[in-house]
Amino acid sequence: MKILHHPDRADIHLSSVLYALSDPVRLFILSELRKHQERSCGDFDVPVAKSTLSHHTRTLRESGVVNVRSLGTQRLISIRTDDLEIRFPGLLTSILDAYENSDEKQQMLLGLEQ
Amino acid sequence: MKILHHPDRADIHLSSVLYALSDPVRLFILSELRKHQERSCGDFDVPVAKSTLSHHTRTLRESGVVNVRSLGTQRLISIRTDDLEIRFPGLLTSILDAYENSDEKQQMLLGLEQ
DNA sequence: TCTATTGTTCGATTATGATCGAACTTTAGA
DNA sequence: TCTAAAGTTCGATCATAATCGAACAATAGA
Repeated sequence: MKILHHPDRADIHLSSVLYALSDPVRLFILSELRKHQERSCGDFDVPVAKSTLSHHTRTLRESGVVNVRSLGTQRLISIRTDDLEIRFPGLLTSILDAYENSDEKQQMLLGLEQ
Repeated sequence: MKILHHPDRADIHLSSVLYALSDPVRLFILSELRKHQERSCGDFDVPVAKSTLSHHTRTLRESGVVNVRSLGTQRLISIRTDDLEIRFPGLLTSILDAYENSDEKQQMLLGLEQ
């Protein structure tokens, strides 16, 4: 089984986290994760190909935003809440609250245009 | 004199703001603006060409993060604090606080690598 | 009016990344 | 042992953007 690299907490960089969260699909994934704690890739109802979704989860993992663990054939994804809170207090909450109060989710589901 | 387009408050999108703030040079500019209220382009001591700096300020303006006004030959830049606070409460503060407590500024000044 | 200052725009280059389908890997279960 | 399910990787394409220097525009001041 492949080893999935996760950066140490000290190696999580603000600009990388902000970049990871600047994509509508990845913002959607994060907001789903906040609601459901842990999800597999297949649980995300996003309008992209399987390989594209895999790319996005990798981006989130390598930036230090999420943890990924294997369970059978699945990959279970969760937010690195504690690490992020210690490193960047309040950041994730303000971003996801802002996301929930915006219409970015609808925009993404309706077509990804703009 | 050229008209500088600024998006309306309602047209400021979270993903665009996060993207604008995911660059080390632009994060540095924002942190300087928080300290000094209003600055001209020339005030920023960043290791990039003049045309590149102009590009960065444009990215910040078009994403809705900053306001730019002309004064003589200068362009005075300031953060759209009120608009951002209304649209995304607490977001900018948590991002800039995180930035100040990180070493991203040093990393940027030392070479932009990584 | 001439010149220096300040910043923008343009064209080119280079790098990154979002996307897809196809092929592959791993595991669970029949 | 097969097969189906769940993801990853690969190769290709396409778009965006970071960067620079050179040329340009606008303004202030001598």
